[in-house]
Amino acid sequence: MRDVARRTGVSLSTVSRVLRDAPGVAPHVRERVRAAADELSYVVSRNASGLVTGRTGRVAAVLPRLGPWYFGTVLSGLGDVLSEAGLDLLVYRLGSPEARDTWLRDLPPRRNADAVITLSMDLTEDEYRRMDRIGVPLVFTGQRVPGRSCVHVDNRAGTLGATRHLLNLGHSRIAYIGTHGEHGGKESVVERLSGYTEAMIESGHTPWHVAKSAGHRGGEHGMGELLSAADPPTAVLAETDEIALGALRSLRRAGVPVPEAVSLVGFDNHEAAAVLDLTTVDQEPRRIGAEAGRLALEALREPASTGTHVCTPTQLLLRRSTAAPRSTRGLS
Amino acid sequence: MRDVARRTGVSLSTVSRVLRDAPGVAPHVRERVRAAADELSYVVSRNASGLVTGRTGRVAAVLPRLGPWYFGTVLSGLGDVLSEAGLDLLVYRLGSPEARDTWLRDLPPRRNADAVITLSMDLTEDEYRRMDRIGVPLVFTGQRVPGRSCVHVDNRAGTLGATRHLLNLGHSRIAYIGTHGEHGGKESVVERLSGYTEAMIESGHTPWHVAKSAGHRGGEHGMGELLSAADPPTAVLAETDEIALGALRSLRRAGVPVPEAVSLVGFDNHEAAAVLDLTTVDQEPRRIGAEAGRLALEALREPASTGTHVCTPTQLLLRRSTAAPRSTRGLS
DNA sequence: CTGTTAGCGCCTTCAA
DNA sequence: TTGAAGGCGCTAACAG
Repeated sequence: MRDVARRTGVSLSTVSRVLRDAPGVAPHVRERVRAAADELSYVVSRNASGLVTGRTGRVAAVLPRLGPWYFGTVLSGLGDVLSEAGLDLLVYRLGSPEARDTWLRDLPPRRNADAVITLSMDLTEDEYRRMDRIGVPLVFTGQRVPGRSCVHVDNRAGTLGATRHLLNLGHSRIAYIGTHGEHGGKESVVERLSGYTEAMIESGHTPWHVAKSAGHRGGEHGMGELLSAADPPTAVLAETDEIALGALRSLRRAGVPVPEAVSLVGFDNHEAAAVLDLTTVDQEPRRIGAEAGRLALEALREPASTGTHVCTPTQLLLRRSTAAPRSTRGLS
Repeated sequence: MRDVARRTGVSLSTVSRVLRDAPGVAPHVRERVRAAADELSYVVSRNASGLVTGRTGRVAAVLPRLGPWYFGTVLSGLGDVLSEAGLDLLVYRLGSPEARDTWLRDLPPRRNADAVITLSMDLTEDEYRRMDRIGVPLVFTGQRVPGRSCVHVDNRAGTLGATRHLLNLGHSRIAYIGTHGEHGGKESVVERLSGYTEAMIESGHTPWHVAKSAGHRGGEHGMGELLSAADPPTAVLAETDEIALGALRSLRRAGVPVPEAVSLVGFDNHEAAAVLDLTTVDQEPRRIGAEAGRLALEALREPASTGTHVCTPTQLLLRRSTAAPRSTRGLS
């Protein structure tokens, strides 16, 4: 910075003012300083400026996994919003419970990030209380916390709509393959099931819920159980696309045609869902990330503005895994 | 830090020494300082210490996309190695050519990261020369650069092995669906094709190469072309799992049984490959990330150590999409 | 509109 | 083994 000042023949303060777009500099001076900084390819040290302002120019994202398409896509949306605001993205992956615990003890973002965004971490009250000690705004995604800034998907509406779609097609024996509500019950798990249940009950049908492990193994087992029932379902709604994909595998092995004999709907709009023509509920993870980023920026601008809840909609993507049941085929 | 010093009754220097594990502090003093820091839940400010040491405690990863499972998994491996070393992970996604250009002009990691790792960015010489201006060690993955630290997958060996597997099963009409070598030719694209070609030629067979766009659409089109040939192939090797999945879709629609009529092999071990029982070449992205992290750490410890090349192996994952061709069925 | 001054929180000499 | 002093690069008050 000194070099830039010397080269332009102005003081350090003036250079500083120009470089952070502060008002009160003559236009021609401003320009000359810019030029000099450019020539010397000088950039301000965030370290040094942060020391004074208390800002780091960084936002931290905390998430449980990085492999699944969902998290990468949320990060993309988040990263775009942040980079537009000139902020960098710090990523912390907390895979194991131990990593989670260590992190909550040390809180690495302390004095190291201006805001923290959690991605489907399903934090307990105790946990996010601990996170408050970081001393920066917190934004939750995939989780609803009263009085805190949150972005969450309208899971209930998603399964509600998907179930109604199946009902409208003429199905009545519609089963649901979900996961156990372990970990004290992930919110999305509960919400998705409740949307399905509600649609079934409001239409006078009996919910049929099978709970297995997460992932495609769970789907395989769940579908196995359903296929061995006395009167198998004609349509199946899965809690996630992964489960649906597992279910699809079982169906193929059993030689049951989809959608002719069984209609199948997933949830997530997983990459593979498009390839397999799976009807699914899209939750726009990109948008979730972007909204979370915006909430963080808002909290940085207006520290009092915390507590906004953004509920992102879902959308049913009709593909070729759903159709009217055989029995009503002739009618339509 | 002042508070900790006061509470312990020592000077700032002593506290500093304890907190960065510097020698020359009496054991009992050390312990008391530690205890005080803990009680006050004090952590050193990276900003301030970095101002003096020039270290930021951060490593930057630069990548083109975040959605695909591959990148997320590489980041996981990288993040684990870094967090063990007490370093934070900064992520820059450069999706569009414009973003890439802006980034290369501003170089945000300058004075903001201790090392930069590129993930399958396929940088031109001009581009990575520009990156040198960041002034920190660079590590490349998914790309081979002479004289620079690189981690790359042995793509050639991967397709070579996969093709031999098909040959060993008795196939002879083996086609390859790849992508055009756009962007001046991604290295992996070239290498994968060459492994296939080599295996075909060494065994006295004629390579049969179809070039389409990337993604599952390309696979669909490629397989369409192959199925409409006078004498269709009995086995197909795809450049990526995505392409293979698209190809699989075409096969299913055409009613061609896999692997009975056509064997199919992908490359990447994509999430969906397991679900669909696709034989594929696994490239262990987790390990790639970890190796890249280690190279970065090494470069930080020993600035002269740059230029190491790590070649990670691939592994053929046999699943149910490959089998002997029909004609030789009776023989086995 | 511009320059001067005093730190931000820490590390690194040096001297004791 | 410990403490005191100076400065890392920048910003935020002030005074001009």
